[in-house]
Amino acid sequence: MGVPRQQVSRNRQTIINTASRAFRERGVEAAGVADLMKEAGFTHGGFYNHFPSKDALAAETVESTFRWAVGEHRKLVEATANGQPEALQAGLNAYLSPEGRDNPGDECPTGTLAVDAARQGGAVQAAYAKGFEDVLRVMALHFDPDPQDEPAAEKSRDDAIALLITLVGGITLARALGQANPTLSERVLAVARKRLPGRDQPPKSPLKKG
Amino acid sequence: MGVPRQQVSRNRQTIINTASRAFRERGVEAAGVADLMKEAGFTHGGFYNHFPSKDALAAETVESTFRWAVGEHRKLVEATANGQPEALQAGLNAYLSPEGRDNPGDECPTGTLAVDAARQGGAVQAAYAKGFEDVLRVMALHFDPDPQDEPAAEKSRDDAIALLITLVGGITLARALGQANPTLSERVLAVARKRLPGRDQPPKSPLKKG
DNA sequence: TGTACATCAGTGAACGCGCGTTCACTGATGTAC
DNA sequence: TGTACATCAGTGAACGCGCGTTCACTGATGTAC
Repeated sequence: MGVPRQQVSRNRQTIINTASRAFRERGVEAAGVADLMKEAGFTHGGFYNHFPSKDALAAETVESTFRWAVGEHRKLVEATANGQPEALQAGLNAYLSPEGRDNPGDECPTGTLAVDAARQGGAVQAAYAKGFEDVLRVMALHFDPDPQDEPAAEKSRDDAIALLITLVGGITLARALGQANPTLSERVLAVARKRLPGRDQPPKSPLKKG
Repeated sequence: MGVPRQQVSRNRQTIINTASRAFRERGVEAAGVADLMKEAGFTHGGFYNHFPSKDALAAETVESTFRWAVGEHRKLVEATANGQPEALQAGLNAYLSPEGRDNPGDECPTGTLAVDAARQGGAVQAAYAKGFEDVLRVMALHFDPDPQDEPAAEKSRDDAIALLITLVGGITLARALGQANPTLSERVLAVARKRLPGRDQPPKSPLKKG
């Protein structure tokens, strides 16, 4: 077989990880199979030993990227609840910063992959929707870690949705303006940071003013 | 020349209008020159009699689409200030509705073209940034039609930015979830509508609860 | 444990296809006299 | 006003190129005995 089983699955994961960055940076369509394989250190013919199609890779990559992101979010939410009250706020501020804006390949896919999900549809959109639900669940825990009834659960969920709307809207606009009007782009980030739902809110929300 | 001058400029505008819809619906990359010309009723060879490149068409189309959108926004803002207090709120609610979500070709380009601006860069991004500034200016008029000093002007501008963040974040996420999780998609729209900046706000903001 | 053989990840060249762009050609229009 | 001619928007075929995908081939690995 030429390549040990263990190495094969490592290589497969390398392709997914490479695609994960490339898709977030350039978009699913703009990142070609040959490019991805080259970046991952292979010739492009071998791609189809691992995946039946580019679409299948895209769907699995979206899944994989959200799995990572949800883990990161969980860490922040748990740290915030357990003695590091600034943890989540700091993470969100970093996301809504020029660094976060200019490094989409390192950041949460909720923003970057939204348009790809909308335009690609099918398995990619399904993976995005599942990932988004997972992100939502984790963020809702932050607003209410133990909702006592259905209305309370819905409220925390809506709070999480509002938070994600602001994050995605802010980062999307900041990236759209990035090169052409850097000043306005940073103003958008500043407004988004300042108006993050959860700020200036009473009891239930442990989010601190930063 | 085969075609009267007047018809030539009409044809040119037809191409731009066709591109405007197609770019908002499918994205700039996904809408090919041959497709556009066919949809506009021409063979694709003639494209280069009107535009030096697809990129030039894209930039001009972004410009043209924002010109239209800014006019629409101005109408709403003026109507709201002059005896139709629900006008803008109704417009925003329509944008953040399933109909608005499913008809990006009819809607404001601030959301649809943001990712194209970010990924295409160059002239397209420049045109987007200019259009965005114009939209911002009109929306700021709504929050404070006649700011008395610089801080007041900045405040109304930031209010407008916050409004656009919510609109773009809401519509982007709703479109990303559209087919895969319609229920969640509509929930996102509902939360965005409910939390639009300007709602539940004191004096300066004429936005009404809807 | 050693040998013979089937497997299949990776290679590198090739496939058809659609992309943005170019080009020779056309003929009604606009212009010059 | 009428005639001769240059212009150039639109046509339709073609260009090179990069895309996703296919394929014959390879050789170390995993398996069967």
